[in-house]
Amino acid sequence: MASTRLPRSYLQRPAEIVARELIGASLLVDGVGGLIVEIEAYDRTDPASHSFRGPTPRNAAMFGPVGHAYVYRSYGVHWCLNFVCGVEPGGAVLIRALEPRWGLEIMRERRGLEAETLLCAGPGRLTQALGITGEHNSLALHAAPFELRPASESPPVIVGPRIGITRGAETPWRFGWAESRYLSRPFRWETSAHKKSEPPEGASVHPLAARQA
DNA sequence: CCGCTGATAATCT
DNA sequence: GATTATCAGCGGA
Repeated sequence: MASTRLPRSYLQRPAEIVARELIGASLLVDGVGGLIVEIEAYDRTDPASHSFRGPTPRNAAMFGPVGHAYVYRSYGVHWCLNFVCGVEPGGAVLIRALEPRWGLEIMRERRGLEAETLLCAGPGRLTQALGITGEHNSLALHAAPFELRPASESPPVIVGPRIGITRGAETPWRFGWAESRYLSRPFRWETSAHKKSEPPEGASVHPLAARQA
């Protein structure tokens, strides 16, 4: 597989722009990985962000150079992977789901025999499948074991509020590949047309995403 | 398909 | 002492 590497300057833009454009990009760790189908954006001005209250030992990588990883432990159990990005310090995008593509057997071993749709459908699941731990925190994304390649084409992107947060819950900074079977959770108004939920203010759906019976 | 609950420990107040 | 950028398992529709 010939590799077009993602330029680091790609990440030197506002986190919500980076997040949207990384849908469809490829992420590999030691050759194991897939296509990014779901991402959330966070930045220093955002009450939901780990960087909101300034630097601490845990979030130090968020205030380090753009283009490095920020890996943290979630609920004492799971690892979560972010790409440090943004114009100002304190920005990052949380990788929430991949479409598994390379190293499927290794992923199944690490996760236990399981349906392909669940291998990387969630921030904690994908780090387990790719073998990401705290040892990857602050490592550069432009060198081994990471490999990051831009999307070859722009997929239909759907937008919505972020998952599992209390503060800043209305901000529509969750981005997904609209037709993907590999999301951590569906985007609400995408699945239940007869439910009473409408897209939140400011949220938008790519034309191709507006289908579903 | 959808929603609820317990587990579990680092982090910060 | 409270909160948490989650997950698997279970039960109900």
